[in-house]
Amino acid sequence: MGGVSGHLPGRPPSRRRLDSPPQPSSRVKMRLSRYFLPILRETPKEAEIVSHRLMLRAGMIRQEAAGIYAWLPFGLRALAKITQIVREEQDRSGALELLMPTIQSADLWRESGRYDDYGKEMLRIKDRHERDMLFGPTNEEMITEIFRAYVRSYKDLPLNLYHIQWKFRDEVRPRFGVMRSREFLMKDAYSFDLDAEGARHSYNKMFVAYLRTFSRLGLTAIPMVAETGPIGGKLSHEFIILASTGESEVYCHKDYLSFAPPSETIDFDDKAAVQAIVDRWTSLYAATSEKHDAAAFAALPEAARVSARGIEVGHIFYFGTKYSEPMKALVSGPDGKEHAVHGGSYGIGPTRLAAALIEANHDEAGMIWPEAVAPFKIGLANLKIGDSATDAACGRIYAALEKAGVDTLYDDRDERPGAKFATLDLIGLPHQVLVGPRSLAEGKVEVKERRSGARELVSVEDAIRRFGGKTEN
RNA sequence: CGGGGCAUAGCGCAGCCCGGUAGCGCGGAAGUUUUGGGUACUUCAGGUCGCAGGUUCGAAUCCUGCUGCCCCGACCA
Repeated sequence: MGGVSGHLPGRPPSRRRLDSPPQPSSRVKMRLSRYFLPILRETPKEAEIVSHRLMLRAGMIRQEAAGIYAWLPFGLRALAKITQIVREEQDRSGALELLMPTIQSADLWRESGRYDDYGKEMLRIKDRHERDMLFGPTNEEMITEIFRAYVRSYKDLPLNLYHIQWKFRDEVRPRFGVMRSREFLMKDAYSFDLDAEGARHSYNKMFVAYLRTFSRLGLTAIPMVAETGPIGGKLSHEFIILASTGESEVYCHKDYLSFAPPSETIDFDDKAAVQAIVDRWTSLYAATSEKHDAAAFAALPEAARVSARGIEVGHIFYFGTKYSEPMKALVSGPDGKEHAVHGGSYGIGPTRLAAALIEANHDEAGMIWPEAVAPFKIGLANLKIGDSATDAACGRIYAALEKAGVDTLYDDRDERPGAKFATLDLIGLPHQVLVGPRSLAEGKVEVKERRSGARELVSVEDAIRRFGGKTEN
């Protein structure tokens, strides 16, 4: 896309995460005694589903109003890990990040006709001059406005712009914590192509990027044919992860569960290769209850039928000229005529994903973060603060991991061992290093894997090496 | 948006029916104790009883209105 002029000086294209919310701390280590992790021992009564309960208990989120949450430091770290993976895979597919505002002018929505169509889910507000404004529930109008302001030629296509921003939908009944909140973080990408064929490729690229994204997050997400809803359009898939606490009934072929995700080396410009991946991932039966075809499902071999509950974590649409026609987003084609561009939009909800990840990864004791999104990789617990041997061993491990850049949370609180075990299990860091006088008497510390519960006694040096640190001698 | 419920200390709750100026557990602070799976005990701090009216000598308690939140359903990333 070289035709658009106007580079901002001194502001190189950035993949830095600080440019859009959330803004995570860059710290890789933390002493729990200086951290803000307001653990609740009892479960707040309003929390119905496990992810909501655990997020409140672990001090990740704080409800400020119905369906509106503050993200506390530990929660924000998880959210930041999620958005970073989403961002990297969007970038890899060729999409470009920008950032649009949360507040929009009603006039924009009058152009597309959706100001009247959207209904009460849209939060309408007035500014001091009595102008009609709104808190954006989505950004098709705005991105179309930006596009049409600059892009005139098919030579600047295809183009895919995305942002990661807060949205607001005034749900009648928000529930399940951040799983279905009114304010929520959303990655939404918008593609622009000269024609339907090009748009199909843009759609396919996002399809593949989504498979990679969810796979990297440690989730098995299955694309299912979906209703297009108020966004409108013709082609649409929901990406659903299976979880026993999922909100909706889903049906799919068992083989989807063992499909390998697209490779990191996929060439997104190779139309045939990208199409082949999409074809493969849409070749078998998969549908939510709304689109379920009982007869087709029954035709599958019994052993291949998976009937489960699922959580929607992504949704992609191709909607053609739905916005470009009324909003006059036109480009000159090679034929010299003006064409309304073909568009698509592609959403992933990181805040919802945080909850979905917990739904899919927890046990009785608490959460179990997958490595890729764990707020910290290691939980280091000093079981007897003030003991010179444990203090020294923890100090060595902590310093070595810090030096190696391994995200480490060091529980240096003056608490009983039991409280530390319970806290570490609750917050679900993938690895625990437990340092107490008993094992240290034999020169060992205990390494515990949170997911399996497997424990192992190893030397301090081995513990450091195991997690990528270097020992000093 | 229909139906139901709740609002008392940071969290979970009792007290309300039958009005008399607020209590328990957890958590917090101080201390003793304990030292590998949320130890036990002692002391302390902490509440305009959601808000506004009304009834009454007196309201957390009875009445009216409002607000907030939760649950079921319909709806939805």
